[in-house]
Amino acid sequence: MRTSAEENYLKAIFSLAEQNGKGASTTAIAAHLRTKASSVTDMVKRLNEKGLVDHRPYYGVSLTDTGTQVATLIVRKHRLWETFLVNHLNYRWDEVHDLAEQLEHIDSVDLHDRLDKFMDHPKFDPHGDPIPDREGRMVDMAGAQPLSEVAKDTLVHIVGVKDSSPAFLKLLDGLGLKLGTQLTVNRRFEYDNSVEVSSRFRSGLLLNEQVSLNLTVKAL
Amino acid sequence: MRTSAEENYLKAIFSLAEQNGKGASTTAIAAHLRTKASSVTDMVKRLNEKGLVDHRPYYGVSLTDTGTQVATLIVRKHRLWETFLVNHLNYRWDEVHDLAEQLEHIDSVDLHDRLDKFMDHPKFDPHGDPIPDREGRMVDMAGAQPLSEVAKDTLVHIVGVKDSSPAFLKLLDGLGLKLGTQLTVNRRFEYDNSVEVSSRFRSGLLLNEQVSLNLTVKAL
DNA sequence: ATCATAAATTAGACCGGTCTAAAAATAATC
DNA sequence: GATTATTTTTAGACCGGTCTAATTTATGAT
Repeated sequence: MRTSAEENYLKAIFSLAEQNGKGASTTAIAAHLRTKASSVTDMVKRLNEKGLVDHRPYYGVSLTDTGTQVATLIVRKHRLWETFLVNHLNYRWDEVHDLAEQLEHIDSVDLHDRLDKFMDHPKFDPHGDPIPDREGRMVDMAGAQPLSEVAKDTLVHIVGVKDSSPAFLKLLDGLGLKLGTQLTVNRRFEYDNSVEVSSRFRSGLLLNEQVSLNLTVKAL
Repeated sequence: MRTSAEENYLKAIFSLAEQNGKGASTTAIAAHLRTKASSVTDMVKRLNEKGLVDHRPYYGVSLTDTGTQVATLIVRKHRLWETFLVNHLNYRWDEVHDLAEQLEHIDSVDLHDRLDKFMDHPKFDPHGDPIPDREGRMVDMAGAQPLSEVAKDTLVHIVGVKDSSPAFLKLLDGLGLKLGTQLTVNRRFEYDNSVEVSSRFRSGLLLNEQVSLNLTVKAL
């Protein structure tokens, strides 16, 4: 039996590893889960005993193969539910995260396979993140990069958001930016790393570094 | 914050009260939840402190008004999910109970209102049980009675099952009996309280008392 | 190399929920 | 009414998960 708490740790370690490449530090995990480092140490010990993580004290935590597999299937569930909530229950993309955090712990592979089929095997969730299939495979995001790294005058379109917080998503909504929106970088300002972009509907839109780092785009 | 364990106790007390009319005994609750009487005593004490149940030691446990309200909304969630699983994910009616037991603890009134709307406000779940609306109201089942009480030569149709266990439901499937099936009681045998019924597709079907007690029907 | 600082771990406590074993209260039987 | 059987409650333990406080380990600055 796996508990929700364990699953949340696995997911946190998974997503920290995805970002940093390296093993996740105790403090990083604690920050990510809004918990205390001592709690992390405890839980990591348990997960290690279950063969789900490797842990070299003071060096970091990483998922084992089975740990990665488990984490990927939780991510699958999370993204399937987000997709369902947005596409079928008319939630907005900034409303679904917390609900999906609950739903992702439902223990049934079959249910999620059926949900997947019901939605016709969607490849991406509402934030542009790829949905792993039942074997954990997902489309690779080669060619995707943060808007902050796009060269001047390149035509791109938005394929994802790195930050799925309601605040960020509402900001994008307010600027008329959503998945699929086509953008061109007009100018880049060294002063604060802000960029000026134009879309079909709006030109001369100034985006600060925080925004451009969190917008994932792909050349067209 | 309410926990899943608390919710399961409330639901158990609710359904025991529904059957027996009276307050639920400690042992009955324990049996229903496959737990121990001492655990029930503990939990009942906590629920009482939260104002969800009344408890006269050695006399029984009953839900307060707020307790009833909470329990009803859990039942609502359970039945909405069962309906969704059967009607949209193609589950059979004997497969959905355990999944719904998990899903009913999802904490969001809004999600369930949307699910309700998505399905066009169904009035009954796949077992014929009425689905409470967001205010806890449900259609009353006046006129419904167990098949065991139906007089000879009365035309009735199946509107529900009292026992939703997979075993019983599979038995019904095997006999070609489902919600809506029209039946007439041909004969009643005093020896073992079995009844012989006829449907459009099958005549002279002998049902034992256990079955006829658990089949809810309504005159036509 | 030493010392201060930061990160990680351990020790010990608490809470919710469960259990077993024992005690207390009620009901049933003679 | 006294005794037995049953139900319920209490007492005490354990587990998973969390916390604070104290300790240990590693790192960075001088």
